[in-house]
Amino acid sequence: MATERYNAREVEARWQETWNEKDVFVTHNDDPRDKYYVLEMFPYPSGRIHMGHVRNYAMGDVVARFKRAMDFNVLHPMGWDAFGMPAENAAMQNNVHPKDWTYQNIATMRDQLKIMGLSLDWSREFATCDVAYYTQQQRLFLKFLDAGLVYRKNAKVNWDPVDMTVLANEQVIDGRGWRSGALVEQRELTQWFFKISDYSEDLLEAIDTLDRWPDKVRLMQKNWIGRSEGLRVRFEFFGAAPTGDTTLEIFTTRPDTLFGASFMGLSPDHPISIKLAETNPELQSFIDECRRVGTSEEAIEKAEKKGIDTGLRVKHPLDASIELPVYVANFILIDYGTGAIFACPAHDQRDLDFARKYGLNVKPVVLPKDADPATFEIEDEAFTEDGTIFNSGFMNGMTIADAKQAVAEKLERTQVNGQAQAKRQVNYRLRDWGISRQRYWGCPIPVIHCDSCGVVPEKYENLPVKLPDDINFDKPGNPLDRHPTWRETSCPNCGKPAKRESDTMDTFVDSSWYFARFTAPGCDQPTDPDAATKWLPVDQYIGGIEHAILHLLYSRFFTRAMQKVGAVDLKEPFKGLFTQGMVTHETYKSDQGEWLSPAEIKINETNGNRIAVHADSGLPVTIGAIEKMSKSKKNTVDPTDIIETYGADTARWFMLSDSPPERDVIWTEEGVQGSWRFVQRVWRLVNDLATNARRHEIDLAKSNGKALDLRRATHKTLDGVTKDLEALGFNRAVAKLYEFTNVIGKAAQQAGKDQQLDACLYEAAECLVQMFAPMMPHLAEECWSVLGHKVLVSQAKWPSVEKTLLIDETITMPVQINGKRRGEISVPREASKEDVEAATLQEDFVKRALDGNPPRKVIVVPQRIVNVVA
RNA sequence: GCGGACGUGGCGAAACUGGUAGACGCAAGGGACUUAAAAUCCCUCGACUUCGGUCAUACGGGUUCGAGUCCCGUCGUCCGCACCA
Repeated sequence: MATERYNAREVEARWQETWNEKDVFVTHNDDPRDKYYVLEMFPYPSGRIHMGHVRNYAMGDVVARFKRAMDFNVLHPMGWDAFGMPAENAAMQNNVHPKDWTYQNIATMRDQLKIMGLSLDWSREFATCDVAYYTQQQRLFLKFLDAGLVYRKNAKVNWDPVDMTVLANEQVIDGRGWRSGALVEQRELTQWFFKISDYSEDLLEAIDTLDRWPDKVRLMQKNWIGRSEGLRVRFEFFGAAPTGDTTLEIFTTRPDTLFGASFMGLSPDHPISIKLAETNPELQSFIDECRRVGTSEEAIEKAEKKGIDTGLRVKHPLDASIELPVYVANFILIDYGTGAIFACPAHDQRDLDFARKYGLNVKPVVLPKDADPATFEIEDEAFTEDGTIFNSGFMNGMTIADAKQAVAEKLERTQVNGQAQAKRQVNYRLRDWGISRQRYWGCPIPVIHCDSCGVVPEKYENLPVKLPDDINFDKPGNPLDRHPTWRETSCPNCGKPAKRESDTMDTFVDSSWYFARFTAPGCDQPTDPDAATKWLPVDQYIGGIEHAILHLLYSRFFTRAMQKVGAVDLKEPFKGLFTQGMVTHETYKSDQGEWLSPAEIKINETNGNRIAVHADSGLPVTIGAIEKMSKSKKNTVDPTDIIETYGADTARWFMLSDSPPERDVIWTEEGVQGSWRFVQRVWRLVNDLATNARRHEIDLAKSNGKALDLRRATHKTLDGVTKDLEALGFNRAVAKLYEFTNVIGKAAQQAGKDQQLDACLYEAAECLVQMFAPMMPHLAEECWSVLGHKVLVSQAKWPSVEKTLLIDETITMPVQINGKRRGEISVPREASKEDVEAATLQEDFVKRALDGNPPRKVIVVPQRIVNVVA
């Protein structure tokens, strides 16, 4: 009875239609069952979905379908992170409106997602560029403003003087604008900020409550917030600085190394640096040079350490006879501490590099354990580890921690100009969140600039502040800024003519609350507090590791801010977090050095050597490294092509196989084909059993022999797969299902001969189908129907494990002699340690190893292992 | 530069809290079926070996009856760094 080949395209379309017709995945807020909210990070509508999306959404869909089978009321929505720069770039390059470009991309990508067969509630879909969405975001902004969580201050941006536009850090390449190639300058602009720093301590402390987050993400967030306890110390100038200051205030976390101070460092943006530069052209040009490095911390810290002596001198706070020079240095960040430091080159690498360059003093004050104080010297590497303080007067012999205490106490009591010389301070690396963007395609900031009243929030009843459609990108700069009429409005306060703010919000704002919006997507307020309370927090959030810090931290802040204004009633938005790895692929280069796509090449394998040639020309091709799929390296595979050839189930199955989900996965053609073969094999097997095994009204519990063995395998697999899916161990679940399919395949050779075995085969087949249903839902529906079910497998309850079948009466224990495996014994499961030991010593291979001597020791780990020490 | 992770056969990997290293899949080789091919099915598959074993989880040490797993150090690869999303 030849079963027809499984036709994925036809079958998948048919079941998708059925799900759609029956509204199988539409979720109701009034469903009384326990809720489960699973969410994958929503995509940016870049044009087409890529394999990374397939992997991300396949994982989320497995969770959604699995939890649904566990009888939860599952919320599994989808939307679009639709504002952002690529739409404006497309507008400039292809003369297409950002709005049209975005909505067209959404339409394409929605279709692509739909053919993946994801169990999404599409009725809740929205895009962040929908007026309805950003209206509510503007409302939230105003509420935050009322609550004191928003303010304005000056901040630096990268400025392209040729394109007359603000550049993102990624648009600055080696200090030049990506399009114009012009040297980038820094400009100060007045910008809007969210006061995330109000929550520094809370955001840090609450990390410990996020026990279903990966440890590495929690650690990264802790380091990002960067709490440090230190000392603010005021150093007295000899004379005064040109700003009139008589002291220079610095922040340090290493006051214990104060006796190792060699010089003072000012940020190029420090007020004293700027004042001095007015009369010092050399310093001015140095500051200008620093500003061309860009605003990213990476660029600043990677640059060679450089500086200029200001000529100013300060007194050492612990020894007035020591005079320290004050430098302006390029590695000091204005945003951290006070923008000024004291440098101890012996115990800080940056300070050491600087001191070596300018021939400054290097005096070690922390002595490593076992080092000789008479000969210990610093060479090219600063000593930053633990040790004992020396060369430091009253602190000599102390530990670092004690010295920090001692110096803080002393300086707190010392007076300089009537103030304490130092005070203890907790400092955070976390800075307030600047949200102003000088761009068109974003959520307009709903404020108005009035000549009389200043900056005035727009009235709630006047929302939304809509983006105008009649704009163009034929000139550089922000189209909102130069729109003929859009900025003109009247002051909500005094009614006089006034101008709208033309900055729009950072797109991270859009993605900081979308998860709350999904709980009541049509609400005429940002959230429906009842719905939000019912659904939040998100039980399982899944997305890329690249969002480990910013997006997740901003969302955590936003949730607190929303709680403050009454929009939600919780602090932490994501109870469970999973960060999946990337999809990678080999890269190929022609002999001309051009990147080639996998579709353009052919691979021949001879004697294990893989040789690539150009598919058309036959010219040689170099096989390069395996890298993250990216358009620039052309090593991408289009999910639509794969799905057309093999079907969505095969693509999903392959994305979940092999690699652990948190690790990168390599896309290979052979791997997909392996998945495809499995789909066909399951299809044949299920059809075979549906025809030959038949269901029988028989008590399965009376099974014995082969039938019992099969039942044991069924329930052990069910138990294992259930646990694996619970823990998101998709690759382990897949391996178990392969193994189980092999077991059923063997047992199926006896189908039709024995009713008891047939009944167990039927049970096995049904369990198999249900277990892979979350991963390959279309194939599962088709198989489920072939097995005679009228209800959808998507709506069936997860089968329950018979615990008694998980326990074997006899177990095999490996026997080690001196820690090396030498054989094994079979013992009853409940055998005592003594019985196991006795049985072990009876074995010939043990007797031979002992050579007539008694064992020195026998270690029995029940149900695990026996180790005989000879 | 700072911060974070990862490293096991030809390849992707498995191994629950320290207890049989390599399950499962891919690739490869051999065989069956076929006029042939595809598909399918069966077998082999870490290295060395005097066939007793020996060596193997990036490398070098350590703890332990026992280490892929714990500790110290080294090397390599990848990710994030606040205006990409």
